[in-house]
Amino acid sequence: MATRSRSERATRRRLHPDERRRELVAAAERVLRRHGPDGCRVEDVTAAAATAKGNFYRYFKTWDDLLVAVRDHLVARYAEAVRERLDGPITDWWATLDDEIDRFISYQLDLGGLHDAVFHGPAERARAIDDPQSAPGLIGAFVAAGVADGAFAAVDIVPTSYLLFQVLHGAADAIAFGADDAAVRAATHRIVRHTLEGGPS
Amino acid sequence: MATRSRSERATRRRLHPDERRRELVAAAERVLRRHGPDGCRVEDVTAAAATAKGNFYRYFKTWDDLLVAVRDHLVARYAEAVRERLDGPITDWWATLDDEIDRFISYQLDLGGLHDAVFHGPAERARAIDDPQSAPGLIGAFVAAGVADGAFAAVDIVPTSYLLFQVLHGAADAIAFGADDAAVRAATHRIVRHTLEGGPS
Amino acid sequence: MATRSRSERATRRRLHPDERRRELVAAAERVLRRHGPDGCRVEDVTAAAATAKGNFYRYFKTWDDLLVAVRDHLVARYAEAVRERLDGPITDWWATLDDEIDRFISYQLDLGGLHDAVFHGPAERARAIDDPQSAPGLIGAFVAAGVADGAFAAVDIVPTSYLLFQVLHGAADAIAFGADDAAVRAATHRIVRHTLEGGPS
Amino acid sequence: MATRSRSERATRRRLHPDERRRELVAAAERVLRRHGPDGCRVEDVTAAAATAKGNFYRYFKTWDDLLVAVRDHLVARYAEAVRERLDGPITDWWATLDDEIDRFISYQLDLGGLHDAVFHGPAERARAIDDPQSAPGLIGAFVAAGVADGAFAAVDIVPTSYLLFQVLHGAADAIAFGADDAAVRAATHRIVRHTLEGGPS
DNA sequence: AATGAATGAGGTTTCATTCAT
DNA sequence: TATGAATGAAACCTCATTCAT
Repeated sequence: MATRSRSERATRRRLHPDERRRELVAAAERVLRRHGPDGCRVEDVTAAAATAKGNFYRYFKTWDDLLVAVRDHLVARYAEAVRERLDGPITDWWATLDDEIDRFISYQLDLGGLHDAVFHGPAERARAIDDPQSAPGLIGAFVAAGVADGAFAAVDIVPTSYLLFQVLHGAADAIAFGADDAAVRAATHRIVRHTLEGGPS
Repeated sequence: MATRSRSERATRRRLHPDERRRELVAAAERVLRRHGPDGCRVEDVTAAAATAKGNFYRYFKTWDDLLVAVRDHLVARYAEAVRERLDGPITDWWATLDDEIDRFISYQLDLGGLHDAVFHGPAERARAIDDPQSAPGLIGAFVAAGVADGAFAAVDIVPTSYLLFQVLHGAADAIAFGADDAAVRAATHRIVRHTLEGGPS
Repeated sequence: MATRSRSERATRRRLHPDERRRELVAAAERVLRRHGPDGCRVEDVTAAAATAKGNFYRYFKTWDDLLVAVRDHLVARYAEAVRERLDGPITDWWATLDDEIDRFISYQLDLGGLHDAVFHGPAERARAIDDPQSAPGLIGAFVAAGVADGAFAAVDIVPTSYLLFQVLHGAADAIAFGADDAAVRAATHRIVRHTLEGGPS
Repeated sequence: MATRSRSERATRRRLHPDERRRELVAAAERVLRRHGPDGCRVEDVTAAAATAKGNFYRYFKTWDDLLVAVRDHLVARYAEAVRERLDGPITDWWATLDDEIDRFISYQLDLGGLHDAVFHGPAERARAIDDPQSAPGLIGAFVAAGVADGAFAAVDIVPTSYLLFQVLHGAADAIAFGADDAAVRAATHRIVRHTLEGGPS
């Protein structure tokens, strides 16, 4: 029974908890993007993260928790990108709005299987409607800024943002499902613009 | 060891396949409404329909097939009610629109666990975007009539209806999730009205 | 509602996979011997092995795989016993032959339900005709040695051994089925001896 | 609801029980030959016999009963053919023996999936070892005649025939499984001839 | 006698989750 | 802290057999 030399195979990688958790989330993103929620089990994620199955539960209470973490990570990253794009003062709110709508639709389409995993399913229901870290929250921040700047009508931010997110999300769904890309985008633009334009409710 | 009551398991009920199928769908509606999609298995449905487990598979290839059937039934019934309400000529399109929006939101809220079962999950993805038998199709018919009557703006019916359904559906979700009922409804009304009003895209 | 005794379900026994697999095979032997292939389900085996049903499929892809494993184990054990008996040089091939024939028939009769399970049914067809690990292979080795020693006629080893196995197997079947033990054994001896004696085909 | 005219579709064929039974057996033969025992369910047989599933149990107590009936039919038909071939007095018993051996092996090989269905599986065990209607019984009759004619050695007919059937059956199995046809046949001939030749047991 | 819907046990499988090591 | 074997609750689905019509 050969004893394993101490240096052989630095397996059993001892990582800082935060780091390990981050690796699991990243692994889940990879697997979910490629295979979707149904082709992705706990074991697939731990395998992709090169750790043991049981280790998963050290970092996530349940599978759904992972999904929430993945979604948070995704949204945070996207929020970061938005922040960078909209760094300076916005001169043309309507052009910016149209641009961001198209970007967000395209972004969702690029998510592949991740889209179903985090925007349908249990992760979807795990957030308060007014959570600023969520996708609706992100939209809400943009809308609020536009309203404050006098560019958009004075809508009720929280519910309106939530519903506009449903529109953007539905748009990606429809396109992914086979609907005509340009037509869906046009309808989406119309809905969002008309909502933020115009007179009082 | 519980003794089986004499009346339990009376006789084998031989039904016409259509009738049996209807009973299974009805039973599923009952169970799903009460318990939601989780906590509801094939056996729960067959038990509620007072038939044997194996019988399920004579009528539905998979669980998802049942969900689709339940949704179709629900939508058909709702469509029937709408048809009756809107039987005569519509004089005030905007009032009717507001009324139907509120009704539809309330209807979804009343669905209980059924809502999750048929509007989230697999049943949701089993329909073409332009299926007239679907909820978006129902909305589409109303919008198309309003457009034809010159009351609504000439929107692109199919994608717009699909997206407006997302709004109505999201509204029910938000309220069910705890958001303020009146605020969500107000925001919903604003989005739908502004979309159907106004100038060109 | 039987209360569960405190000692029942002691602890989770974590075994080396090889060991667990061995236990499952051993449990299957016990259950099959007593109850035969019908009246023995996956669950019976896992219960007898004091493990969980789902664990079965970590070790055997299908039920038939288990049967093959059981048969292999049985044959290997029997082969071991033969090897020990026939360790030294054989002086009287014919007496040894007669002896081994009787032993093999008796052995099969002792198998009880195991006999049906591994020599009829699917396990039977999972082996190449010239597999040395099989019962015919065992017979073949003996016959080949006798031929090499000049004691037996120069028969075609592989097919002849396979067919003689059918005879020995059939003999056990017949006796188990109620035929006269001595008569069947006598007929068996005659067939095998005459086959290995005598001139060219 | 159109009432069905009296002459429309002479379905619900009312057959004499014997006739119906015969049709079921014939249908089973067809289906089993093509698809083997695993691709053949009660429903497949009744469908092939153009009758209702439930009707099956009017004629056969269980599925295994059908298998036995199929086997009996097969053997009876084969026995008939043998009787015709061996109608007159036999002059060369050894040549006839060889001929019949080859025919029987070929016959079994031609059975396709029927072979497994009736010679493996439950039908196999449903016969007394000395049943004259069985394949061993058929062999027994031939051997007995040869013995009576002084051509074959005075073997113990019943067990010997049973065991020789195992040899012939095993030969077909081996060939079907991929063994060399000529070699297996040669070995079979040797075993049978040597058994029936020669001196006392 | 004929029909085919109904029954229900049970084989097969999957996996989130737990826990001994 | 890491590991992966073990657990067990479902889920799926099939089919021989029964029986109301």
